[in-house]
Amino acid sequence: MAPTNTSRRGAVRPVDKFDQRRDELAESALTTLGAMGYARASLREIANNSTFSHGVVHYYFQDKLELVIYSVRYYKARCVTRYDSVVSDSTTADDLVDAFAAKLTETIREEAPMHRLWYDLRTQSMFEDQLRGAVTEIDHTLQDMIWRVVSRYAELDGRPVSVDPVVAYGMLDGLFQQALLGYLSGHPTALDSLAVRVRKVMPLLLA
Amino acid sequence: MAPTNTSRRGAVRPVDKFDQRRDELAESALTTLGAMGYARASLREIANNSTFSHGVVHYYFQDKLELVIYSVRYYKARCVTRYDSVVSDSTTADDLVDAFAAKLTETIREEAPMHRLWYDLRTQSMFEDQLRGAVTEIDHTLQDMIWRVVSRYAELDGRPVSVDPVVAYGMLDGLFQQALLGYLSGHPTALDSLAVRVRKVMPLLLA
DNA sequence: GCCTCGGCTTGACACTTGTCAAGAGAAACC
DNA sequence: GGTTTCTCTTGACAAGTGTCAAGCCGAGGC
Repeated sequence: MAPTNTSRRGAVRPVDKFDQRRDELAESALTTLGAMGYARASLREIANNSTFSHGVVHYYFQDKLELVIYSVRYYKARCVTRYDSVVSDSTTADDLVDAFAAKLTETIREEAPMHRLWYDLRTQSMFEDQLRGAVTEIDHTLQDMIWRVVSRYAELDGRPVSVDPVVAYGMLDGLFQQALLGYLSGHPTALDSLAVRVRKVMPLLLA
Repeated sequence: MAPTNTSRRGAVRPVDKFDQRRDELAESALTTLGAMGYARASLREIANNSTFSHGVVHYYFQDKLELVIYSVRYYKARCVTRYDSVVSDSTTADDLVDAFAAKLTETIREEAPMHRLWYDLRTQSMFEDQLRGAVTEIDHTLQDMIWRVVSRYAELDGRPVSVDPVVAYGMLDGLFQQALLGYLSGHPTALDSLAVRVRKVMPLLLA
């Protein structure tokens, strides 16, 4: 039997061997989910991309959904700090916009599968109630992340922001999604276009 | 055997009995796809929501993908004219924005399942190449639809638009998607918030 | 009446899916 | 050393999938 499930580890053992295995599985799950999408990524395929066999998933997770949610949370937790350096290192408003645009395009180039997985899950949450909680929570942390950038930008520019955090996030997320789709479709200028558009749009957010 | 497939109807019969059945099936498919999403909507379930049996799908369509693409095209073809009255009937810039915002919220209220299906397919096209062609094409017609609204808005206001069609569509689509998710999550103020936000954002698009 | 043929249903196929029970192997503990 | 506990593998299950072949049924032509 697995350690009692919701309350982690029932044993005295090295504190988080259990959590460590969960993270290991999450890593493999992310690879597979990012490659195939939520619907097509089977537990067997996920296990194939790990050092374990397919049965082990139910030892560490109650079901597929718990694994998926755990994995995405695991990933997004690392990523909400992605633009912190943009906020802390920029000394002028223009610098900040450039650094922000550069980071946006960089993360598409380097982690496109993870981003499409995120959009996949967010869209699936429109159909499956069970996903909604985790999605909403992650969406908020992303919104906060964007808001830190935008409000720092306003600070450096000396003008107040003219939109609320929701609008700022919604607009930029729309552009990001567009660029991601273009990039995955093999459109070569998608990333450069995104950078240009972000530079164009950011000033519109200030009063 | 079905009439030769890509070139429609091989018989002398009432010209488009064949196409009529395809549309009938598309209608049922849209109901099911909007309720369950692309991945979970099986052909048997789609046929159950129609007057036919599950085998008939392969009589009128080559495979599931062809049915899905046909269905979404069928739906979106009716819907790209949704805002035409906004463009033609508004006499002032403010009127136009109000009418636009009203239509946006109305279509979420009345056709939320269709919209989430669209976002589902667009996201799936990030994973499945076969979907990409149809998605790209529909996306462009939606972009044009939005552009007609925005450029008429600029005309009425007497100021030029300061962003290109892609940016205008990307931004507004981001807000729309956000509102749709909020609405489906049961957040009661999602639609009113969208209207407020659209009224706030539209002026930002003008120079 | 008989035959043909388009339209549709039925039933089956091969396969994949999430899930779980049974048990092997090793480590931990007395 | 023996026993218990943890970790993991194997193999099976029932359910569901897209697909398609075989055949039923009724209308039209002769």
